[in-house]
Amino acid sequence: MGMDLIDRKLLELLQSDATMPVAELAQKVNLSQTPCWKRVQRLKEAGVIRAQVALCDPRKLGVGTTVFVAVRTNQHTEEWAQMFTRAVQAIPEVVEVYRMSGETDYLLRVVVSDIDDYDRVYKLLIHAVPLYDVSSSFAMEQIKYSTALPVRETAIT
Amino acid sequence: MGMDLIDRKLLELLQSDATMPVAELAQKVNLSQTPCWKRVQRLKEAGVIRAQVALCDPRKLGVGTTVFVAVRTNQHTEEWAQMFTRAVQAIPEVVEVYRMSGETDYLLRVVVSDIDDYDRVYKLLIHAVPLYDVSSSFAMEQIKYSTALPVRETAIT
DNA sequence: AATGAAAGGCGCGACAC
DNA sequence: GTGTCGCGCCTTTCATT
Repeated sequence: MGMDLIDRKLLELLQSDATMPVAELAQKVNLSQTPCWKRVQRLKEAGVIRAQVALCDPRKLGVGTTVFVAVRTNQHTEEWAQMFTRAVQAIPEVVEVYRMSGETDYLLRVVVSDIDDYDRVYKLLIHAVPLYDVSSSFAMEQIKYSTALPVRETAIT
Repeated sequence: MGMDLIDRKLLELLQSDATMPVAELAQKVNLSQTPCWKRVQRLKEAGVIRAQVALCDPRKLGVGTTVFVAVRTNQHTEEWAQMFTRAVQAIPEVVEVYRMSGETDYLLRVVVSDIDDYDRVYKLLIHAVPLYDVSSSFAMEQIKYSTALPVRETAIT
């Protein structure tokens, strides 16, 4: 089954504000409440909408500094990968982790309060799992941060 | 004003699931509904809780591939910075942008469906603003992605 | 002064049409 | 897909310590 213009519009709206009442949502997509609500339910059941969460201000929580950590390993085994995955999952300051192509094996985004705080997380990480090489780059400013994914025609339900 | 253990617990809970009714929330922090609700309101008004949004599945929206783009500029002016900021803000595929220290000036996270799709976004970007150097790294796998920030004692309201 | 308990407004979630 | 109804949650007020 595909996803039409109305579903895409609904996703755009809910990705920017999930507190919006169904009545308002329905009005914005030129629909009545019930079919609008049914569409939203369908999108949730299909797993297109995964969750509904509160977003916090990093600075107000004392984690206004982002550090990107490029990690290289010399143990390309399944065991090491699992150990690494568990380690980063267990550290809440590590908010994003990607397995990369090219030079660096893994790229981490870490949120901390300052450089000293980063050193704490760094030590946590290297004690939890052996790393061949670690390169840290500090972000001076967050220009854009969006949890809203682009919704195009190619999407599938 | 500070933030106590209960507020921190509330933030943890709401960052993982904002659909949770206040009654359940109150129970989990050993409080009654009203004081619990008032605390949540305070956190919203203080801007600690910035928004409440729906999170979507990238693959189901056809943007399962993440590309990190390292950008260098040779025009270190305010005008260029503003132009660049406006450009990345206007492209929905660019979901995160950081001004970096070190070699690369800016780091972008871009979500696309595949390599051809990335080329489209790449062209959009270089046509919108002059870039001295662009280096793209593809992510093979998303190991971790969390919008939940760590909540520690150092937090301030 | 901040919490706990109770009452009203209102949006969510199922029915027929 | 549209309109209607009932249930349950959010929100407010009052009494309490």
